[in-house]
Amino acid sequence: MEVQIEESGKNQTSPESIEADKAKQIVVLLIGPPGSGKSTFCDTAMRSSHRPWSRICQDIVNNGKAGTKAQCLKMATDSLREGKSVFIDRCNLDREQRSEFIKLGGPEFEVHAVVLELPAQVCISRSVKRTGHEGNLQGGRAAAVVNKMLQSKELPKVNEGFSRIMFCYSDADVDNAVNMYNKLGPMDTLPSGCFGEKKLDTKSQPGIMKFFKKVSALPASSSNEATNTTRKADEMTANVRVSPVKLGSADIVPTLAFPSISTADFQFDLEKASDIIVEKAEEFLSKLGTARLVLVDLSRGSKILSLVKAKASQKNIDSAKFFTFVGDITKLRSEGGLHCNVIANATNWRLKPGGGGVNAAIFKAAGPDLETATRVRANTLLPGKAVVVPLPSTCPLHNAEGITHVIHVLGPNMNPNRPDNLNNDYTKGCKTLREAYTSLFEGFLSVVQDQSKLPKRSSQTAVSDSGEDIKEDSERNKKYKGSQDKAVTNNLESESLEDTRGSGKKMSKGWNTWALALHSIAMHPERHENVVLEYLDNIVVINDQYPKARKHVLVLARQESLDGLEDVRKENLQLLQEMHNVGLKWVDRFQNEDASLIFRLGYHSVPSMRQLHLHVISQDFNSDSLKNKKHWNSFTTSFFRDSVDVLEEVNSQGKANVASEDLLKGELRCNRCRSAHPNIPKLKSHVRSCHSQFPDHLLQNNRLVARAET
DNA sequence: GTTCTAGAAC
DNA sequence: GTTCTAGAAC
Repeated sequence: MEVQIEESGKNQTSPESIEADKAKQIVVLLIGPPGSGKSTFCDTAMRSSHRPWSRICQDIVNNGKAGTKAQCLKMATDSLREGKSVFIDRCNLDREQRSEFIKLGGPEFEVHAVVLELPAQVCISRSVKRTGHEGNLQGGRAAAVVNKMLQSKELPKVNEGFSRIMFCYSDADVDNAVNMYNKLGPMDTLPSGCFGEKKLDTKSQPGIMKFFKKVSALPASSSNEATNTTRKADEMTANVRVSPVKLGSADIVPTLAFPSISTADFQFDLEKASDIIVEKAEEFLSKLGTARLVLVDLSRGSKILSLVKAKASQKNIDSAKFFTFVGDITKLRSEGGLHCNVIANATNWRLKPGGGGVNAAIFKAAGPDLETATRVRANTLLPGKAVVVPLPSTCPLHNAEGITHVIHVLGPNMNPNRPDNLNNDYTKGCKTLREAYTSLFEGFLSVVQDQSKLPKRSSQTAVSDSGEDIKEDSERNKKYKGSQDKAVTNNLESESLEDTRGSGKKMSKGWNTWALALHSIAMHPERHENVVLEYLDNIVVINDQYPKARKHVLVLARQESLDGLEDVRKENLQLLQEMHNVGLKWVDRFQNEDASLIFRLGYHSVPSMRQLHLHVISQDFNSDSLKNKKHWNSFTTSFFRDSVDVLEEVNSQGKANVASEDLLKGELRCNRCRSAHPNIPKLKSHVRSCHSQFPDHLLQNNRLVARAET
């Protein structure tokens, strides 16, 4: 990046603290015809903002007179160098007009677009009416100009290099967007992605909701069903006014960039490959939370990109979460402005550099570090398999591009001149390619989950080696001191931590570090965007990190000192009811996808993790994470307290009954027919095929939630 | 020899 | 909560 931030001469600060203090600057391209309100947007957003801004307006860039694009670029560069974020106030209606400004982005600067898509009539009439407009576009001529410009308009896409795009279709949307930028402090960032776009796409975009609090101001329970775009815009408006976005500057949307596997040198059929890519991407998006998948190809005219793009849009896949991108996979951030924390490498069976194509490029860009780190994990790879390799912080790809992991993946080979040629056997080929994408996406999922598990450090912590870093963190956590969560939250938390060690009714239970994760998510859902499905004022919904059934989510209470069922009292009744309702809403959502799923909602009598959480779990128990007797018995014996019963008990007797932990050690019985089984594998194999009716007790009182048969 | 569990460590 | 692994069970 050619632009450097100059510090004044008497600079005593260490490199670490420069890094920590430095705000991520933003280049915001306003996109809209004359009269769409770009200048007003900038003025309002900049008014008493805590972030230094510069407005670059082509109408006045030349000493108060209209200037050129080049002058705008120069002024933008200068402002960025001075540490300011910039608004590019010019029409920027087509891709070409925008491209040079997008190139300003890079490791230090991210580029956003705000699209002012107001009705043409509104823009024209504003242009016509106004007097004294800086560009002197007024009077009747304006109508013709605006119309002409709108004809050649091209809406921006993330793959042009924007990290964030926001579409505004109404004054309310504009107010929203203005407000967001106005409230943005020097150290804050806005979530990446595409927001508010009106398209054929009718899928909901749950990712949006969780960035905003105060959802209770909305007709909450139905919010994600049948989401139409007007609705989406309304939600954002309602929310942002109440509470501005505030995210740590370190947050980025976890993103996997991957090349098309097997379609280059391995000569796999493009049609078949594109079907598989889209199928697998769709399958994994639901598991990935807000994380994104990006198919990358070097060439603009790439056939595989256009096939995938067309098929994804046909299937209405959320284009903010899965999209295609033209660029060099080793330079996505520095050259393309797209920050991906994980990249996939279509490798060879030896996991060695060379062979040309993506594999050679990635090994070359990463330097010897990648080979060393790879050797630790594996020496060879079978077709269909993947291996996740963390990149050391010394690696150039980590430094310059922000890539923390490379996932090597080996696809099937259809090229007779390469090893393991499948001889055109596409039955086998497709199977292996599917397997390859599954392994790849699963690898990515594990990275995302791991990263969300690690507590984020406060910005003062300066450690060069990432390995040491983690060690230090866990040491610190062991001693219950210095974790960021505590530093930021109120005293309640540190008090209760102390309390766990002393005497008294609550203090009998000392929580291990691992048991605090839910509490941390409940108190700071915005720090855990990867796992959070939804959050409201007093409730957070997350995917269970180790689901014990096909669908398994947790509804967390966002209240201090409600650690588990034992703490629940009558004053919590309303909260319990809300948790139950939110749980039912998710059941409904899951049953919309698969009507055969049957759910139970309930609490563990004695939870392993701190923070009251309601399990919403499908009764198939079909999951690799269900591994032992405790897992099974905690959901299928009376240790599991149905939410409906808890509600009733709290209401009538002021607290809930809890069962003994001894139940967890009992024999393994089928949850349907109650037959006993000697071990977990045999039990699981029985459960897979048992279709008996559920026990009578569960059929009563809505303990089981099933779709009525039609 | 392999499968599976239980308990320690994290 | 999970992971790891020794040793029991088969």
